Amino acid sequence: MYNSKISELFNEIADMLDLEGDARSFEARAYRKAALVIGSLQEDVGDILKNKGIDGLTELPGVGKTLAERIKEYVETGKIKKYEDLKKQYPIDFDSLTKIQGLGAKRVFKLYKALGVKNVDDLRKALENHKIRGIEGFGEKSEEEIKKGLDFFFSTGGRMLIGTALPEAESIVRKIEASGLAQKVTIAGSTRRMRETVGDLDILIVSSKSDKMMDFVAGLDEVENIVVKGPTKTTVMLKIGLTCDFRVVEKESFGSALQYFTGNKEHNVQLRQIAIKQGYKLNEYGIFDKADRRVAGSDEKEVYAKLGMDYIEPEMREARGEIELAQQHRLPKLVTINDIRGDLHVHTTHTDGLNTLDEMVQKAVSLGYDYVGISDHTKSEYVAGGMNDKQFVSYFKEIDELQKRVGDSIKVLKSGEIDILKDGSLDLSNKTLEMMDYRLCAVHTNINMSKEQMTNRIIKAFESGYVDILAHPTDRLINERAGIQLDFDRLFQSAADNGVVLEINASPGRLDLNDELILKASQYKVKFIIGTDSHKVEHMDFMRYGIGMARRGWLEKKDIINAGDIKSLLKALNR
DNA sequence: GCCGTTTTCGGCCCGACTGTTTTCAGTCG
Repeated sequence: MYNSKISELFNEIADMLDLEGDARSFEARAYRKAALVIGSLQEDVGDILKNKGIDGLTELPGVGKTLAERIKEYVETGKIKKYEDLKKQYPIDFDSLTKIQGLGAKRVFKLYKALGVKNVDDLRKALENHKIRGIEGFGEKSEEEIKKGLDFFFSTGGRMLIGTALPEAESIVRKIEASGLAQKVTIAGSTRRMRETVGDLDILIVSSKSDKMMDFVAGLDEVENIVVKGPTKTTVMLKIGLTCDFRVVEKESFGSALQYFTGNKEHNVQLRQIAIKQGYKLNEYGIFDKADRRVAGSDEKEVYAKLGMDYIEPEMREARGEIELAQQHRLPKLVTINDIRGDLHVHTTHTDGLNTLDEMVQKAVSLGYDYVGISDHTKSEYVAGGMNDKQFVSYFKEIDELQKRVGDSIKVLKSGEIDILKDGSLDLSNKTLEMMDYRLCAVHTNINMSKEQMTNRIIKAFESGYVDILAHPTDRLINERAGIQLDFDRLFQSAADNGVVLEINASPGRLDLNDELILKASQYKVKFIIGTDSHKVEHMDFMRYGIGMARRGWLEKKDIINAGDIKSLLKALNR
């Protein structure tokens, strides 16, 4: 697992190169770009190196011969000489210090030269003694700003789940709409792209009363304090511990501004480069020709069209090849939430759910679903009240009775979330498994096995012929647990060979598989389901997060079996 | 240091806001 460390080292190298003068700023940029690419890569660079050698590394965008060598050097020796050399000259913890709002490499270096600040502890002491305000280029305000940044640095734990961020953003949008000050309001940024976690919120507003609008957002109940406030841009810290940027633009610029603030950054950089090649300038105000006339801008689709490409859905804008596909008019037609016909991962009070079978089924009816699959835990999950074979039999009887009561309004499918045990066997008898409409299986225990053992364990279960769906394949919990070790190539190949469908678990804390693994699994021609893993009725609304992940993984309706009617669903499950 | 629909050399995205400036550097996204 080298990605995060190498990304960190490359960023620090970039920080130090920035201090070497303008001549090296492009070199610094190259390191930063590579750091970004490597940092957001699912596959480990160590594995890439092992499997494909140095050529596998240079295939990564932004990684050329030199940086590939540096990665190899780190994987093999645990060190990068260039980094060590620079570090002798700049013995400073840039990684932490530059994370503090308002501090970049240059100001950090000034603090080091003037006060010997090497890390956040030194910085805190310097702040306590009010030493910062005297340094050239720093004043009282800077000192306060840095203090606030430092407090925030110690108080937050990184990025927030989309499941928390999106509802917050939607609530703010509703308030702005109700204010009557805005003609248009929309969510942009990584929230619009449905990333699994977001670092801040971006809200774009069209308003003819820009000043009043900025006052309004600065005064929202959700706001803890104001970070910056100008006539068109305001940044606030929200009480939930997330910063939020508000931008006001003219309606002529709405499309290009939405495009720009949706990102991601690399996608935008590529778009601007394409604009330049075509003789245009692209910024958040529009596309401008040589005579500085706006040729597009009010509509986002128009911006893409003007650059000679099809409209790219926000979830795909990650600079993963979508721009090339858009230019060739070969983009996939992404699945939408309206395509979903049922939910196959639902718990009830029979195990650790908080709502009854009836209540969960009624919720499915209210969502307009054609079918719902009930999948409570098996006995190995004793903390969740998992059931044994006998209990499952009476559970199925209850489902039959319920089906009679609800009639044709919905089809209720019998299943279970069956533990794949340590030895690869399943937690129920074959007889019980055969009574199910489909079998949703998952790893919950002994999660610390080696990559090879864990992969063998799951493949053995696949080969039993009783696994229809592998639920939350990596068993990760975002921001809490990394997940089990797996050889994904072998796993996905085996899923394809054995007709096992992979779950995209829509629970916001899981989102498993995530976008990168979906893209990887797709290469093996596997099918997917999106399941909410609901433990109460409200959880069934999590489907949209799973849809977000599926769309980020470029999936179409045909790839997702619960986007099909009951007939095609059962056909896909019964091999 | 990367990269190629003008290229193996010579470019490299672009603008808002702030503080401390006296015209701009630094930071951020």
